Amino acid sequence: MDLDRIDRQLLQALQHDARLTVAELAERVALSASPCWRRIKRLEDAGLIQAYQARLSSEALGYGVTAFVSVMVGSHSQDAARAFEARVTEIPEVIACHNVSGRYDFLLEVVAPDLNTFGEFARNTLQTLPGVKELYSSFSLKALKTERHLPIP
Amino acid sequence: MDLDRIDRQLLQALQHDARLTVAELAERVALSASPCWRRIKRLEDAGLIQAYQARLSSEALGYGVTAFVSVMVGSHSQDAARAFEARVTEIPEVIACHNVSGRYDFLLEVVAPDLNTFGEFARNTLQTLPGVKELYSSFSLKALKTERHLPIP
DNA sequence: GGTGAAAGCGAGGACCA
DNA sequence: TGGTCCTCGCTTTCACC
Repeated sequence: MDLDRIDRQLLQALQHDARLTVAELAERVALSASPCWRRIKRLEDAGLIQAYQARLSSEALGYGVTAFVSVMVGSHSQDAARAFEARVTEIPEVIACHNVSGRYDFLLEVVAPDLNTFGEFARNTLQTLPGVKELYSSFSLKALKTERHLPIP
Repeated sequence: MDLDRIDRQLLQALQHDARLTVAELAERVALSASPCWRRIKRLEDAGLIQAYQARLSSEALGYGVTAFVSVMVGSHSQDAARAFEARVTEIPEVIACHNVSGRYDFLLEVVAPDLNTFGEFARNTLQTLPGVKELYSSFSLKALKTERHLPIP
């Protein structure tokens, strides 16, 4: 899908604040409300805007620990990976999961109230997932940038 | 801040869809609009809801590559890390950055249009950041879970 | 903490250039 | 594409329980 300057401005604005009203957005991009609204709809329908979500504070929710867990699955058979994927994505504490290249097979982002709880979680839940051969956990000491705003081309 | 069952329901709902109207939320939690609105305001003011943001599709925006880059900074002096942090957070392609424990010092999430562009970016931008001693890049082969919804306690 | 009402405004559509 | 109007329903803030 082709994006002109106005589309990019809209995406940029909505990425920072999904609560902006069409009227506010329209003013910002120097358009009237209707065409502005239509553009946003178009961006949504095209899948460029995937969702509007509230970003919550993990600290305020009591998650003192954010960990990045690298996982190596035993055999590199399709089945082992498939089973692991199905199970790991269902775990609420695993807030993000990627199949990655390199020494490990998966990279997980995990939240936990404290190190103790995380330790138990790693031992009782992660370690017991199908095919898991090795875990390497790295803890976030300081979150420097977490808004995850994509650069608009 | 203490959260009761209704607060948690509201957070859960808004985390999935920030566009839900107060009226819809009120119905869902079996409350009338007014107190529901006050609760949401309270959650916002308490910092539990940090922002409302549109989640954009990196693929649709032309970012075919998502990489996780582990960075080791040379001396573990305060200054080197400080300088690195200041610079790295300003780079748009770096959509997330954590100071982490373990063998490496920082973990970055980076987007790029393709591997070629990423390679140049790593060489020309990341490698030249202050104090950088070693980079290890791991590429996302498949994003299995990216909504990053926090579990509500 | 909860309800209900009232004012004002935005969403979303019909229609025109 | 962009603009103008129109209407319905929602948000937001009251006063009050």
